[in-house]
Amino acid sequence: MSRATIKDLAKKLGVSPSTISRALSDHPDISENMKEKVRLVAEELNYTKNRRASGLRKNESNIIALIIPEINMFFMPELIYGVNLEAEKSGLSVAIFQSDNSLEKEKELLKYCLEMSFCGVLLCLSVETKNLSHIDKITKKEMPVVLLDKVLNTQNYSTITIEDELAGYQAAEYLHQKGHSSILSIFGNPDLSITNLRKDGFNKALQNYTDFPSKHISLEIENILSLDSELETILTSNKNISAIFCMSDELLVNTHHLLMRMEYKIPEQISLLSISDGFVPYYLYPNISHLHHSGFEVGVVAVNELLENQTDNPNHIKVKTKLFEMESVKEFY
Amino acid sequence: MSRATIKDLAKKLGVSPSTISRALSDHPDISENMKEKVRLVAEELNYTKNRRASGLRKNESNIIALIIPEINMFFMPELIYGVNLEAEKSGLSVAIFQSDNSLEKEKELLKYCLEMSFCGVLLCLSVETKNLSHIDKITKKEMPVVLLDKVLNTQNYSTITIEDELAGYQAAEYLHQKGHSSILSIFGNPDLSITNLRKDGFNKALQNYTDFPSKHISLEIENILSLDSELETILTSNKNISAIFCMSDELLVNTHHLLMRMEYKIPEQISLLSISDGFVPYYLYPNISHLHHSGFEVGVVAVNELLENQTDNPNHIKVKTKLFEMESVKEFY
DNA sequence: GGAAAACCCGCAAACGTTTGCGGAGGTTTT
DNA sequence: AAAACCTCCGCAAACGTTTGCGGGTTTTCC
Repeated sequence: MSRATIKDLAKKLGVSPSTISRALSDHPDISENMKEKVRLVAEELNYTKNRRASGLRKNESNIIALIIPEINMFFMPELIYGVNLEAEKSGLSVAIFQSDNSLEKEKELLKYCLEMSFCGVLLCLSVETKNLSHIDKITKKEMPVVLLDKVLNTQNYSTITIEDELAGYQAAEYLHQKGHSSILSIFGNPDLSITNLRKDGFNKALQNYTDFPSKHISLEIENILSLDSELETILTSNKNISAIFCMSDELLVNTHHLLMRMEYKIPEQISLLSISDGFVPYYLYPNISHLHHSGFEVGVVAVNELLENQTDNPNHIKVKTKLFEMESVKEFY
Repeated sequence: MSRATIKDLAKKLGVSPSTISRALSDHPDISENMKEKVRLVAEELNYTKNRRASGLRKNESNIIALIIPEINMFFMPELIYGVNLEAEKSGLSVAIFQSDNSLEKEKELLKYCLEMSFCGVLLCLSVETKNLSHIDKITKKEMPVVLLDKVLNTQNYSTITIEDELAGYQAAEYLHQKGHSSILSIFGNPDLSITNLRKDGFNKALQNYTDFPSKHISLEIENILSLDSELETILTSNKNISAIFCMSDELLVNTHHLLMRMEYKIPEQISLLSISDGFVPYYLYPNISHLHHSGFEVGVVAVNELLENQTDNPNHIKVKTKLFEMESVKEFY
């Protein structure tokens, strides 16, 4: 037994399918009397509209796709929430797809979205994606695409990203303001643009404050496994370090572990500040002060950009981070 | 300029649309010669199939929906990964939707999935959902539904869940095996079935081991905010407690914080064991031994159940947890 | 009372794809 | 040489919905 169609309702009521269709969409040409009858019989036969047929005929879609490399535990949940909330305001649904960080799968999904005639795609690039040529090749501008979070330089698509440089700047600024002058900063993979942006911002602040001493050690960690030993070496030979800055959650967790193992008291013996997606700082003890980047806002802004900017002038929007003062940084005199 | 259709290719080649369609799907009735010409002109005009039209005509879908209450940082990423991987094996895509823990939105999404003619729905119930009547009311058995993770008792749908009772049992068993006899166990909201299952399992193990002393304190936390004070009271008045068991990540984090604040050394002064989704134990110091429940496996099993069991005999499958021995439990003599 | 509105509904084509059937042309079989 | 067969393709209907147009019936207005 297959689903009831408009034709079934029409037959049952002895009217034409057009009348049913119009009645269901509350068209003024149809009498209230008839509309009521249609509603009743639709209920009775448990009619549900066929969106494939409807979409085909009307050539419109009300679903936007969100393609992400993987659903990690930090940034993505918030981002998805933001996208959902904002899409809902426009009566749109969101379908999420996962590229598993594979360029090949990213292509497949893009093609799929086009074939499904979604009204737009929010794309968070996979790590394998090094340029954007595949997007045009697949979509041929037939479907709007907005890049978010993980992006590449482009003049063809709007991008929504985090204000990484400012976040780095504010981190250094905050530590300076708290009186710290002997600082260890830890950065991640130097191949990633976020690493360099955050580092540039951090260093720019250091230069701005002339009363900042030269006593600033910077660490670049390519492989997280090497953090432990490198960090321990530095800490033991630089007893005067009063604060550590970590540019990411991953570095934060590992740094925190080492500090605990070395029996440092935070923040009494050493202060700790990070840039974070928002959860890890609450798990650790004590809770870690951090510059929070809001996936939520990125999601909201991205949906708006997708829906509103139908021109060929892409915007490049950066979402600011926000300082959360918790318990891991103390005033230093 | 809209997308090229089969008709456009047909016109360009001076053949009929049927030929194009068959050529594209590699039908044996079409000569290799013609197929090649079609491929070329399809490339040239950048043809992409219209899945709405195709699905409408063929009345088949290759996309399964996954409805989840929210994308949290623990269980869901793994689950989504499992679902994706298993669906891909059958050439299916996965669309993820978020109900925001709202029953109303859950209904809307179910309706939407039906209207989109998806080939099936994996449903993780929202917290607001107290019975399953809405599912039948909406889908009318026109679309297979499998419940996973957050489920309710039912004879109408297959369910895939975690072996909660066994997890509780194994936790107690493990602590006993490690020589602990004075144990504090902490459970969450007693309204949730997982709470009671885990608790039942835990207590069952306690009874099995006759050499377990009566010195076992159990705590039920309805509001996480009250954990701190209650726990502190118990710990200060029961100095001989050698191990704490937490039934969830949330309880674990809060318990761990209090222990740190009270300057307990883990595991030297007190052992800590939990049931976990897999991330928190690695963030905390030291890493926490835990019974891990695999969202991944739940996802894999759920897809298989959805695709294979098209009968009216629902299965109720429970996925076992697995012990991860880390650094938070020591032998106690 | 006649004309013009207003109201209500049906006809039929269209969205893009798929597919059963049939048939023209050529090759092989009897 | 007729029959049987194979190859390759077109015709047309169908999936379920929407919508421009047109027309019949009732109401309104001067």
